[in-house]
Amino acid sequence: MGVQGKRVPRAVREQQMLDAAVATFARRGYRAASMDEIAEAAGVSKPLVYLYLNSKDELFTACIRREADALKAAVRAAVEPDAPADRQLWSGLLGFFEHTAAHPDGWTVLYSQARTVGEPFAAEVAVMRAEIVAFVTGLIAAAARDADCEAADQSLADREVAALAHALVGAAESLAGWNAGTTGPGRPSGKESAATLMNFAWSGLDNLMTGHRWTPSR
Amino acid sequence: MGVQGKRVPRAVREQQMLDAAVATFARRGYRAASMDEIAEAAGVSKPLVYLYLNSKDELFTACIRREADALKAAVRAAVEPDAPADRQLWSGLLGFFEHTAAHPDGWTVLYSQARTVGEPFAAEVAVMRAEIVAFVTGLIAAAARDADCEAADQSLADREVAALAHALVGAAESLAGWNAGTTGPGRPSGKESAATLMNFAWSGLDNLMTGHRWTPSR
Amino acid sequence: MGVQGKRVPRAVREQQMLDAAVATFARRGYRAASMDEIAEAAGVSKPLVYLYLNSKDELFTACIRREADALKAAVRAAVEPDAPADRQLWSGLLGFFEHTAAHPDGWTVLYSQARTVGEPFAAEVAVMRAEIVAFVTGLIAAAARDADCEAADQSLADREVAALAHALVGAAESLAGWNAGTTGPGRPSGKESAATLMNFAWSGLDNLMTGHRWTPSR
Amino acid sequence: MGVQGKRVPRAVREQQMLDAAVATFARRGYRAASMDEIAEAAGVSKPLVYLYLNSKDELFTACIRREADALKAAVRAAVEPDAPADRQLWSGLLGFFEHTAAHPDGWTVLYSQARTVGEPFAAEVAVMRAEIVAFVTGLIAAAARDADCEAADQSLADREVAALAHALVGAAESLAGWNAGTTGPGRPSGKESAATLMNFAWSGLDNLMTGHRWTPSR
DNA sequence: CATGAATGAGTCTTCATTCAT
DNA sequence: CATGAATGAAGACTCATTCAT
Repeated sequence: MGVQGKRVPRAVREQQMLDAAVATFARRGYRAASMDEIAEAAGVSKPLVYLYLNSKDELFTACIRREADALKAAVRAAVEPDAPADRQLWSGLLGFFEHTAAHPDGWTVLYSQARTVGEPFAAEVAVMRAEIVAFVTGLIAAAARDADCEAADQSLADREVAALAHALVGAAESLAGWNAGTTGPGRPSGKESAATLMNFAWSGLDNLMTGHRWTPSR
Repeated sequence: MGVQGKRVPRAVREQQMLDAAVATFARRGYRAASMDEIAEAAGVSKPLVYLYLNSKDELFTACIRREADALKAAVRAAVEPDAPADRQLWSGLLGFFEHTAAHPDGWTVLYSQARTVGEPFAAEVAVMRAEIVAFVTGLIAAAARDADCEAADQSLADREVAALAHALVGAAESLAGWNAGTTGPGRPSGKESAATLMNFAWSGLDNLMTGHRWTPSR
Repeated sequence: MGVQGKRVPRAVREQQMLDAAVATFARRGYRAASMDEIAEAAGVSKPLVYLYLNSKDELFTACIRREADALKAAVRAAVEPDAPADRQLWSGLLGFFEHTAAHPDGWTVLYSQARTVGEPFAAEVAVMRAEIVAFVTGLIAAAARDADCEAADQSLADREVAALAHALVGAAESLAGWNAGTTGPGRPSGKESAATLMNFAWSGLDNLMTGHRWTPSR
Repeated sequence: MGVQGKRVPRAVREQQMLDAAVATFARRGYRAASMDEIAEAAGVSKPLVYLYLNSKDELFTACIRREADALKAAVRAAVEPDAPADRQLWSGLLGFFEHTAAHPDGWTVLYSQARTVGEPFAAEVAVMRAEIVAFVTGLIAAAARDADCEAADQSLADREVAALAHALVGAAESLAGWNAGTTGPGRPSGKESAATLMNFAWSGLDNLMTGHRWTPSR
């Protein structure tokens, strides 16, 4: 075992362990994944995993943090800071879908596993999600202000902007979740998914700003 | 243990066990939930759970089936069969959100747990989801036909209808998921959630039929 | 369940239960056989088995006693009391092999299962075996006396007669055991098995009486 | 627990475990022996038993294999390869009885337990038995050829040689089985048992070759 | 550093046995 | 009599975790 050369620096070994752990947690779930399995997948002995990452809980937390940071960084890197707001939203969505498509295990761990295991972990993801929602809320508000310049006086309630942002993020998550579960040629590209959501978002924004609403009373 | 009187008929006991199992699986997840915990929550001894439900796998499957059937029945009962399509969709969404709000554990088991545990179970949920998507697709197509009478000649591609239905169901699931995780006064009512989604759906439908689309080139 | 008419008298029911128990113990062994399985095989409910036979241990003991008594009775009935000793031995062996062939489950329970389960039961079988060995010893001694009339003065030590009887019984058991495990046309008939053993016994007897013995010194 | 020092190399521990398992299986039988009991008898914790031997089934199989191999090796080592056939048979029997007497638990596991538990295990023993029968058959045939030189023309049918070998092995097993169950001064020595059987075998051989047979018609 | 050896605690599952109806 | 309902006790097996070398 441990075919690869010895004396690998700690930082590298840790990343290898996290890679193996993310893959294993994604495939098996938190409880079903065993430390034996993870150590073997990482090509190291089990005590070394404990030496570096202390416990299964901390290992899982480290996975969540690393994947959450990577996702946030990917989205942040994708947006063009000085473009108009709709363009920023578009590029952010694109970055999101491309990153989740490129790292399906990471997304599975964040979205499917961490949220279903219970409290120390779900909170970790909730924080990341809150950051993303806040970012999107800002963009939508900016876009609304841009549009307002022309058709003045229509003021959009904060609450409605937040609802829109929330719905948008939820839809994006759901789409990414289904993408991660889909393989083969039927899988939508990041561009397709992003375009779908932009159409939703813009329709919703338009309707909200122009006061068009569907009502049950009809 | 078992404060309530003994000698309960089998059918009743089975429902008590399923109630306890759904609650426990929702709280802990499939793997972390122990049969001891479930039996105690049901107010019976563990062997009785095995006598009636055979194994943890079968118990979980029975939970999934019961909750899936209940959800489908709730949606089916909510729609008004002879109303116009948009009204049917609205009432169906309302039934969905009210049922998931009334049975958050059931929804958690279906949506969060069953899909993350792996294959025998995920397939079970996938079937239910496919039925719901098909139902929604039919309603959207009908609504599109109704609208077409006026603004003729605009024909809506099946593929786009399906995409819309899929996105709508995904958004509903995501919303219901967040609702289930939210407690207290901030939790949106079923009516609010349904209205939000109807606005989405109607905007998307309008845009698709009138050819309005957001494009990145802009 | 209980397709057959109700109100069967106790004695009959008990025999049905013992039949089912013997078959089940023979197939599965004492530990692996479950009371559920036995009750179902007997076509009665489990509490009834307990009402009549009290416990698994007592049920097994009852099986052993019934089968041991039946075997002893079969051998006893087979021997012709007033025939010469060799003829008595022959008919006894024939009775033994025909009974064990006709009741293989009973023989399996006595020979394979009861002796391997441990103490309360092994003793039961040991008693039966001791009775049979004593009976055979008597016959061999008688046969030796008959032969002595002619070639006088050769006195056969009791110890050697006993050894012969023991070996004969052991060989018979072994043969019956292998017969019970064999099915199809290759299975030796009772007559064949009995004849094989008579040849052994008579050879041994001859040798012992004439002082012919094999010795390692050669 | 585990009075003896810890940190024992794996190969040694495995033998300790097999020792404990053989003793426990012999005393209690396969089903009644618990892994807890075996682990305690071996002076280790239960998980270590599983780590090294995987399951109760595999542990039992390992016991059977080890004891079967040891028995075959003991017999093989006891025979003098270049001696006359009768001498070879004698020494083989002696080796068999001395080994089974020295390792009564091993013999009990092979003869009493493994054969009564059911199929994966019974087959294992059947193979060993077949090897021994074949070995004995060869020796008897050789002895018959040696004798033939003098009293020519009497040819012994293969079928009869095989029957004799089978009976001899069966008798040896039965004797060893009773020896294993007997303790104290009454227990026959290996030499006695071997001599008894050689007399049987030689008588039978003589009778077969000279055409002397006992027949019921008298 | 790295690892083979070792275990306490817990999980799923089964079974002999009883009692109220 | 006969049975459906119910359980205490135990057994096979796994896992996260720790040391001694």
